[in-house]
Amino acid sequence: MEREARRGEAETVRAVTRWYDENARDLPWRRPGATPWAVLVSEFMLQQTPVERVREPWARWLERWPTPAALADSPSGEAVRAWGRLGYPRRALRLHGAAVAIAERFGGEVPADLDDLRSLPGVGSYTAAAVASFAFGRRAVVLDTNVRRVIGRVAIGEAYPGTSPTRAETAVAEAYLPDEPAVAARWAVASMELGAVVCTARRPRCEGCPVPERCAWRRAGYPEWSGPPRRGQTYEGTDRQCRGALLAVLRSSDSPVGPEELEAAWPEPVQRERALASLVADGLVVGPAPEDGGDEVRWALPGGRGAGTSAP
DNA sequence: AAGTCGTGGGG
DNA sequence: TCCCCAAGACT
Repeated sequence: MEREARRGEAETVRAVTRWYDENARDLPWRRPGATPWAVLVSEFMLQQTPVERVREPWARWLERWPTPAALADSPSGEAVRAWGRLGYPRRALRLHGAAVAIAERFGGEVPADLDDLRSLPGVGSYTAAAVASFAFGRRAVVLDTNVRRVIGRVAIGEAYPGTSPTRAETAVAEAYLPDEPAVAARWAVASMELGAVVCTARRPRCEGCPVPERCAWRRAGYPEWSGPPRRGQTYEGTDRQCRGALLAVLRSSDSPVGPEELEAAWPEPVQRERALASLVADGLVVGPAPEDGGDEVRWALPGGRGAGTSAP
């Protein structure tokens, strides 16, 4: 029974990887010349952000900071500025922090070991597995939202909701993972690609699927998600929107910004002050600067290397 | 462990 | 228009 199941999974792996050979998108971080650092940067940027929005910032980022050491030598605020409008700017801070850690603890080389990767700020179980697999060809369970959806549909017959992966889910994913590292790495990209372009969340293109006959979800007649309703994320008027508006002002200014400009970006005072305080707490914003001379209150992106801690 | 954290495009 | 959601991590 075990052998039977694993054989079926191996067949799925073969079919999906063959499909990938013919249908893979040409993404720059997948090209042979891409360094582990380039892959790591792409993974940070791709967290919750669509591929098409990442291409250009990724290229500019690596032009400017071709190595972890290069980024580590720049102020963290420059990373926040270069992050632009990718969203979730704390990722920029964490990527900078990861670069510092790589420079200090790993001799400037992106580590290949899962636990070492996970020790870096902003690197969770998905990103660690992705870098180990994509950059180093290691055998790792790469379980992102795409792969979860593919496995959920094919093996379980129902797509999972958007919470974090369960232990049971990881066990199913492990059953698919081929023994050979190179094959496992191939399966990781291929299954992710399938979820990204064919087995999509909305309007899946089942006509283009390499394994329709193996899909439990299709056999069951494409049932809707029967569990609890997904939590909708409102955005208008939230602190997140306010933070985004304030940070956009600071990003576009080369010099510290005074209260008038922040008021213009977000008139409501209570929420503005709360959001500003949270940005400072996160290390995304610093100020007022004491050495700035007068008692004028001004704010800026962080100038030092540390996240939140300014140099003396 | 549910909430928080940006931004923009497509159905 | 509105709603969904896109290679998650952290607390």
